[in-house]
Amino acid sequence: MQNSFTEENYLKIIHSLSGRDGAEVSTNALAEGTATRAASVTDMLRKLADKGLINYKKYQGVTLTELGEKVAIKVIRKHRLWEVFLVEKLGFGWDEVHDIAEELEHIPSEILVEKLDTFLGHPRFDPHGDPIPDAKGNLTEPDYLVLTDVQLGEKVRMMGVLDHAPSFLQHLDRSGITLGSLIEVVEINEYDKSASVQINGGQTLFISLEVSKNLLVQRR
Amino acid sequence: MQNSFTEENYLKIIHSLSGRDGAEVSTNALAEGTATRAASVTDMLRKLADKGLINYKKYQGVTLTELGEKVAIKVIRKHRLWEVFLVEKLGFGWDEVHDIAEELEHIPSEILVEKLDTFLGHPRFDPHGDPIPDAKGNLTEPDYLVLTDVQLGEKVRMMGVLDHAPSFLQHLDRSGITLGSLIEVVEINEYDKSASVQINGGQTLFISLEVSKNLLVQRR
DNA sequence: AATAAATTTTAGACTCGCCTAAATTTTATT
DNA sequence: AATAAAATTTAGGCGAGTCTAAAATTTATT
Ligand SMILES: [Mn+2]
Ligand SMILES: [Mn+2]
Ligand SMILES: [Mn+2]
Ligand SMILES: [Mn+2]
Repeated sequence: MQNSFTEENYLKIIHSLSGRDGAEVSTNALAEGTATRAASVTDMLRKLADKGLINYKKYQGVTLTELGEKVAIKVIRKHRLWEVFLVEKLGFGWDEVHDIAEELEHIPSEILVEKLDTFLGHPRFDPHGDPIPDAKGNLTEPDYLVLTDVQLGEKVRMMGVLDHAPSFLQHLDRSGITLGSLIEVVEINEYDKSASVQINGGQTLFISLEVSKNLLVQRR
Repeated sequence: MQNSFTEENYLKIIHSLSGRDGAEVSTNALAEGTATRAASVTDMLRKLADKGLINYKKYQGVTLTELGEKVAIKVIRKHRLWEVFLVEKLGFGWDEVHDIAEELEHIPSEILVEKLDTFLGHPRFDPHGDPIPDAKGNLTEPDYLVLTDVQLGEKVRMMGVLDHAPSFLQHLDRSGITLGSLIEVVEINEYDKSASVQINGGQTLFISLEVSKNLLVQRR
């Protein structure tokens, strides 16, 4: 039995909202994430539960079953591989690929995914720094920290983003911050938690808390 | 207003059944082509007519409007470009790509198509020899002939296939006939119209009428 | 603990694409 | 021209996925 686009999208969102600890996801959170009404979410949850893809008890929120997790990770793998394709091969910007990948991720065909993966050289990360699950379904989230957790004077490397919105990514582009950039925190303003950072040992840049909260970085 | 997968598939099939002369297509032919019932076709025809994509008068059959033709050709362009991608870049066989392209052809995004086209080097023909419409929507069908129309002793070049079924394409693979092969008709059996042909000046091959009817070739 | 607020589910309805069975229209045959 | 056959449309219905409004349940506040 095949899963529909809609079902796959639900599974992906449950996975993402559930976090690494597999916490329960609320109906309202899903309504928000799928841009539908809570009543529609409830309908879909009953269906996903019937298919054995989620654990669902009324009013209790949901978690993915083993099967649901497997399906979700497959979709995520496809999404991120297609994003790599779009950026690396077709020359799209990292701010342009999300919506297109949102469609491509639902193309069935295991062979297609594996051939694409090979064609791309088995990339480990997508253009936003997100890890790509391997063919067996293993997904290991590297434990990056958010830039707000970095102390004054520390040097870190930019590894990913939490916000994938084009506007945010374009803002980073204009600021000259890309994946791999070296970031040194040279000043933190106590009042609004804004900061000054030096990028790649060169230009110094002013960064708002909003931006800091969405930058994933790695120490050393 | 966007067109659904289903609507796009109908337009594509109408285009194909309508032929180069834009002849009327019957409800039953469409039921056959879409693997649905005639009643369902009628429903869809009313919708496509309301959207201005087809000319439809009850009991009279349908033709594409200018707009419908434009949309159909866009889908065909995408289908064929994706097929080129699958064969040229991912290493699929020409017998494996149709169903996947049938899905990929519905991914929206004009930019995607154009970037894909550029990436592929603006191919003129797909892996089955079918012409790829250009970005402006011009589609020129080369006038090939079917192998059954070739006289004894003539040498022709294999340019395409009418049947796209994997089983037929695999049969050609086993026979050593590919796009561009030189075919010389060395014998025609009057009784069943089967033929013997010489491929690329080498191996001589026995070919049934069924095969001949599905091979597109070009003189000289 | 009682009440208010927030969350979630149920009830009933809608569109889309499809179905079967019956009615209508066109085309072919006598 | 009448009748039979084939093609097409209409009528009525179904599942998927969505909606609004109302009811039920859980959580927060008094
Ligand atoms: Mn999606
Ligand atoms: Mn991404
Ligand atoms: Mn299709
Ligand atoms: Mn083709």
